[in-house]
Amino acid sequence: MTGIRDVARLAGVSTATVTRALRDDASVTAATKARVKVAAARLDYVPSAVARALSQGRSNLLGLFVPDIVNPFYAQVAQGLEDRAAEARYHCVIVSSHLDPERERHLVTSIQDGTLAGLAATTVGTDEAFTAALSGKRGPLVLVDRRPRGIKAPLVRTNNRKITRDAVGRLLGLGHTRIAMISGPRDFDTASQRLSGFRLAHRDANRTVDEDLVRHGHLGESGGFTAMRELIAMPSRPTAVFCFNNLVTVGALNAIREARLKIPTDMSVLAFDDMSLFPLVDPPITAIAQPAYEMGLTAADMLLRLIDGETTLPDIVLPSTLIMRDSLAPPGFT
Amino acid sequence: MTGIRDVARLAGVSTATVTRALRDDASVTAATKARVKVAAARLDYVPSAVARALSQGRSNLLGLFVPDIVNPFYAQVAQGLEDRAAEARYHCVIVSSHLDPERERHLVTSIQDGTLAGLAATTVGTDEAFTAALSGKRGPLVLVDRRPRGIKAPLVRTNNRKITRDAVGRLLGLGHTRIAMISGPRDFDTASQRLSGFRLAHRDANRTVDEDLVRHGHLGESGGFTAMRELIAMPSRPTAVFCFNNLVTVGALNAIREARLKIPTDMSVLAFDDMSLFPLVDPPITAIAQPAYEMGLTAADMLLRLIDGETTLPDIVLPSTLIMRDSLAPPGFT
DNA sequence: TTGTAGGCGTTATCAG
DNA sequence: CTGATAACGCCTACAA
Repeated sequence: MTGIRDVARLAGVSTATVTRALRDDASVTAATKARVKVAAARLDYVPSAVARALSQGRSNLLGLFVPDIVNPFYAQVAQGLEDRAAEARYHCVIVSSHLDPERERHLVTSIQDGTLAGLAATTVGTDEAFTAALSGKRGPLVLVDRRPRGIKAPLVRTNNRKITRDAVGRLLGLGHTRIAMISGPRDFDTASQRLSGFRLAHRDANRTVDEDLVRHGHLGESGGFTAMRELIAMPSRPTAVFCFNNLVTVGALNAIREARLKIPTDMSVLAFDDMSLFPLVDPPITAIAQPAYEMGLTAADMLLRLIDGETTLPDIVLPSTLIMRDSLAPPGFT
Repeated sequence: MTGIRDVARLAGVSTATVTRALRDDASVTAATKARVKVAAARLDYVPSAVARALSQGRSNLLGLFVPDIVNPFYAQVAQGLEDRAAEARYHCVIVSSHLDPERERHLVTSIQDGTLAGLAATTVGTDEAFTAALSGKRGPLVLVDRRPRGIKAPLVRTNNRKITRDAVGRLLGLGHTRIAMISGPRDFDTASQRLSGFRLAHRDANRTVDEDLVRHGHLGESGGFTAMRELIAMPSRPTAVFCFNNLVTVGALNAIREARLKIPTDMSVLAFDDMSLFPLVDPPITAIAQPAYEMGLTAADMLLRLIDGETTLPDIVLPSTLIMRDSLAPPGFT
């Protein structure tokens, strides 16, 4: 490896001058600056990021922790984070845990071992050990989408409650009286916020929520599938369903298809989270679209500011939007 | 930050012994080992990965370079790479370039500046400067999916030609005589391999391909959309279309929908790359599924071996499979 | 404006 | 089996 000393020698200056020249420090003659740069170029010199990080006590790596990078929601968050990070010349270390506690632990060490300058995280919120470690330890931390119990850190999220209230309101307005909700784990604040919106919408319409119709703790395609199956099997089954997130929706759609029910005739479907293929599904799915990419952008911004020394940042709430397609109709509509 | 010296002091040993003890080196008494570990635990000591990397001349970071992490194909590759990397206690730096040359350049420096122990890359293959830089520079490199012209490095890819030949053969067997192909850029070897399979299938069936029906250089949803639009507008339009990849397929589907054509009655659709929602599209889309996750796993394996000192690795070809759904039918079938 | 020298936290070599 | 000590490559006071 060609190092700074080689450049210094070739340019006939000291190593100190080399760093300064390469940083375009004002206190260096244009002449020497040029000489150094030529030398560096001739030698194909690239400063060691590792040595620099050690010397400065700060790396140029941002961490992003997500449950599943294959989930398009998180992929978009990642892209947003990375785009903004790249502008600031940071790289991103992405850890997609698959909910594996071992992986989460590995990550925690990383944030402590100086690899990362900061971390943006969406934790599953269930692994106490992980969150404890996270909260106890050092380094800028930003939360994305939800805040695990007991973690103090700025959060970027969306207006879960309000958008849900509006969207479910539409369903009620269509005349549905038996609306199911396939909700996530009770300890996800996103789940409780969306559930709260669900209840508020009912209250707005002077209706009461049938608690048998709200299913808790479902996650992923399989969660959505089994929950929907149960819902379909109910003696008096719901005429509409509101799904907690994108994967749950996919699972529910599969269950509906399996039961040969027609959407929206037999079952209206409202999804939280949009997907690029929803417009092509039979029928096109009405969905609440979260600004996932912007969430990533924002998380990076916050992280950068934290790294920059700002000490307290407010939570940021980004607006989701309801995208009307064809999966909502009055109950029994043909 | 609590460092190794603190631990050494507390345990009453030297820093050398601390490293050894923490590594469970055989040459350390069980007793002192225990003492050191207790001390380390008490102080919440976490070795600096940066310092270690500098000292050892090797980081624990793998790089993954992809055009677009939001594309589920690449997301799956990333997940595979990361899963395998995690087993070996490596983290992954993911760069999703969005085809931005500036970003690509940034990445190239990273691989030169010691941040990364190795790099797995799917380059767009069009930016000469980037590939040149890549090939010239140091460090283990593995190619994923395709090989840009002139880059010497082991590659993990799929059996593009054969699977395409088989799948298009089905279309021919159904009786189609005017099959279109929306292909990618001519300089993608994946495009030429799939195109070659397309031609072979025709030869197998003693048919000749109508060159007007093969559209080159299309990428992404917009590429698929415009290509499909043109195809539909042809005086004697095709009765089937084979799409180069997942995004192109989505674009094509949108164009078909826009033209109010029925699949498969008016147009059979064969997709390269499967998507999780294809089963739910109207109608469910028949697709060639690439083992994207396994490609990531394999890429990580290769990288790890390269890092481990192995010098030459053979290319690896993984098999794709055709997943029959309902988007293929005889021409004009009702 | 430029050079000297010490330090960043580990690991590894070489004695003891 | 354990301890000093010299790298690793860069940055940054401080001095000139």
